[in-house]
This record gives sequence, structure tokens and C-alpha cells, in this order.
Amino acid sequence: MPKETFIKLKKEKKKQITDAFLREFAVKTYDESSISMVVKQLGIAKGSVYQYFNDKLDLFMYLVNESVAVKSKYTESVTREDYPDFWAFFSALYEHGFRFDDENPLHSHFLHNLTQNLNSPSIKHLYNELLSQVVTGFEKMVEYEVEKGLFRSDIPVKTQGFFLYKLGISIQEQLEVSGVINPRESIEKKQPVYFGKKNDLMQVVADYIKLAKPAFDKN
Amino acid sequence: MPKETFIKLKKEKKKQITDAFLREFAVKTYDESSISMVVKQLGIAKGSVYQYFNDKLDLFMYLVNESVAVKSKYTESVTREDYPDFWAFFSALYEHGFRFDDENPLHSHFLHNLTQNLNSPSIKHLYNELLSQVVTGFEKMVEYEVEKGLFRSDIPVKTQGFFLYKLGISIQEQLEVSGVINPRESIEKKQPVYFGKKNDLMQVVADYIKLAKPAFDKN
DNA sequence: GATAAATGTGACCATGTAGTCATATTTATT
DNA sequence: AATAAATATGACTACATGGTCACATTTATC
Repeated sequence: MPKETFIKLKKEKKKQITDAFLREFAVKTYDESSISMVVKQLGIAKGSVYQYFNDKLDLFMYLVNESVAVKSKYTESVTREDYPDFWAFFSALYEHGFRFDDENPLHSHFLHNLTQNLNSPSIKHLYNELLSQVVTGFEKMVEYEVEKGLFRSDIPVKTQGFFLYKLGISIQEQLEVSGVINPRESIEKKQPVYFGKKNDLMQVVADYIKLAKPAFDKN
Repeated sequence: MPKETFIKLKKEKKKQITDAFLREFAVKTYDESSISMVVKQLGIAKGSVYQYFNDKLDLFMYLVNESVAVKSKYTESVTREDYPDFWAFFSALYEHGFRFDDENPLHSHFLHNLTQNLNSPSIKHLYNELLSQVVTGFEKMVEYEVEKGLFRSDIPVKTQGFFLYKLGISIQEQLEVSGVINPRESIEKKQPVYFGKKNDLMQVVADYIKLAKPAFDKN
């Protein structure tokens, strides 16, 4: 948690500092990211950062929580009940995710880099926690579908949940590998991750759904 | 490539050095892995390492090539034609992979860590190359199946290939997340990655195949 | 056994970082 | 205006690493 001093900061400055660090952590690994560099860019003293946060990890956690909170505002309105099947729901999550990306490029870049780049040794613990949360979330969804008789019941929920999680990761990763998106470039141009690529994104989502549907659906 | 000096080394010493570095790189990230530490363990001078290899990356590449070569000896005998369908072939790859693991614990641990832990910033380039090779391999397999009319033709080969690759990763990762295997512990006990866990491994493989089969198979 | 070639060595350099702290500066309170 | 409280500062510490190189030691050659 940030210290009092940071919370009491003027909105302007708080945003400047947050953005600068988001930018750094969005492009590099946790370990690679350098506080020394960012303060140089910001034109503030390194000591100030330690007036705001206990240490590097504290600062990082703040960025994670902030970003997750902002994204949640976009996705929490999406509920399974409003969609005819899981896949329409799944697709809708990406639609809303796209809006989040468009309106909060920095937070989006940060989260994108986090999910693709999780295993910095120093934050392995944090990674495992986040992973476990996300995977558990997917398992809950699978459970729901199985109970409703919509997903297969002959495969362990854990297997289905984990694979579903991997499906989400794969979509992002494939877009990157195939060159459709280039986060490194787009962040420099101050553009969102999926800038002008909504169709490509939704197409890949559709492809993966078409592929995965028969694996999960009963019959 | 290792220097002449390393190649001319006595088998014994060569193995000692290789093993020590495999052990280090099997437990840590590329960046985390410390040459200084390993030479201390080996009781040799740091300068010697630079008599054997050009630099850290050269040393690492040697370990990668070595390990891949050793593993290939186990898997190259497995050919698609010898199996009734892709999934039997896929499963057989794991069977032979298990033997590789059992007979070459260190190389196996190294490769296992490599695939789960690829994104050290300094080797991003190497990672992308390896990834691209592996993914292309899977795409070839998919193409073969599509041509034979065994895999669906309504999904881009790239999507299927990439997802198949992710399937392989998922199997390993899930075994680790669920605690069935614990590479960190087993390497310390000088045990292979899947020591005594052949049944669990093949069960998860079977689960994933059962799950994924309908996604890929034509009807 | 003497000379030459090949190896081994470890102190040392350059580099980079997270985090500290005494001090200076700014802001709030009386 | 004077005092007190809150912030900002940046030189400095402690640490760790990859890589170098002049020199010592071992091995091969004559």
C-alpha cells in the first residue's frame, strides 16, 4: 500500500508518477524495470519514491491493484446470465476489454505485459497468487456450465478451467506473435494495445471459440 | 559454440562442468543464473569459463543444443505413420519424453525450466526463435492432418498449431501448479522431473487429449 | 630436460541497482 | 512573521554480476 504522502499528493502529480511507472513496467520485466530511470524521466529525486512507497514491490502492487480496479469497472457489468451461452459471454468480455484498452491505454499495456511476462523471479510469489485467482475464476465458470449441463462432465473441472485460462492467454499471444499487434511500438506512439485492431482481435477470438467450443460443449 | 579448449577437455571434467551449469540454469532464470556461483561450486576459476565459452549466452546456447540433441535421440524414432491417429502419436511423444526424463534428469530439468520460464529479457530473441520453431513444427503436423482430412479445415492452421503448442505447455504447467510434480525439490534430490509420476503424467495427457480431441478432429 | 604451447587463475574493472538518511525546501499552523 | 510539520533531495552505501588480463601452472614437443 502506498504511504500517506502519496495519497495526499495532488491529483496531477499522482497521475504523472503513476503513468511514468506504468509505462516503465509495461515495457520491461519487474526486475528490468528501473526506479532510477523513471525518476530521471520524471525529474524527481529517487528518495521521493521511497517517501511514497515502502519499496519496489509495494509500488508494483499499487500499479497492479490500480489497473485491475480500472479494468474491473469495464468487465464487472458483463454477467453470464445476460448471454445465451458461455461463448457469447466469453466474447463479450473481450468486447468490454477492448473498450478498457481504448480508454486506458497505459493500464491496459501494463496488464498485457503482466500476463505475457509474468515470471520475473522476484515476483514469482505474487504471480502464483494472481494465477491461482484467475484459474480459480475459470474453474468456477466451468463448474457453473457443467452443473447446467452445458459443458462436458467427463473431464476434470481443473483441466477444463486451466485450459480455458490458457485459451485467453493464447489469443493475446498469437496476436503478438503473428504481428497483428506490437505493444512495444504502440505504447511509444501512446496508442492502446489493440489500436485499430478490434476486428482482428474479435476475429481471433471467434476462431478460438470455434475451435474450442466442441472441446467443452456437451455433445 | 564452445571454444576448442572446452571441446578438448577430458570427458569427466566436461561432464562435471556441463552438469553444474545445467543444474544452475534448471533452477533459475537465465538472468538469475550466476556464473560466479557455479564456479565456486565447481572449485574452478571464473576465467576458465571464459576459456571455454565466449560469453554467458554462448554457454547457455551450448546447454540448449546439447539438451535438445539428447532429447531428440528419444523422440525422433516416434513417427506419425506408426500410429493410427494424431493423438496416439501425441501420447507416444510423452511416453518417450518420460524415458528421456528418467535417463537424463539434468537435461530434462533444464528443458523443463526453459519451456516454463522462457522470458528472461536477455534471451527474448533466442526465445522467439525457439518458439517459432516449435510452433512451426506443430503447424506442420496440423497441416498434415488437415490434408489427410482428419483435422478440421474450417479453422486457420495457425490457430490450431498455436493452440496445440499451448496444450503441450499446459500439461506440464498444470502438473506443476497442482503439485503433482515439484521440479525444485526433485532436482535437489537428484530425481527426474516426473520421478514416480508416470501414471499421473499420462493421465493428464489423456485428460487433455480427451478434452482437445473434439476441437481438432473432423467430426 | 629444456623449450614452447596450451590451460588455469583470481584480483580487478565497469556497470547497474534498490534503498537510506542527513539536510534543504516547501507548506501549514500559531 | 515565526515556528512547526511535512516533503523533497541526491550523494552515498551495500551488493552482485559479467567479463578481462597479466601472470602462474600444467601439458605437449623436441
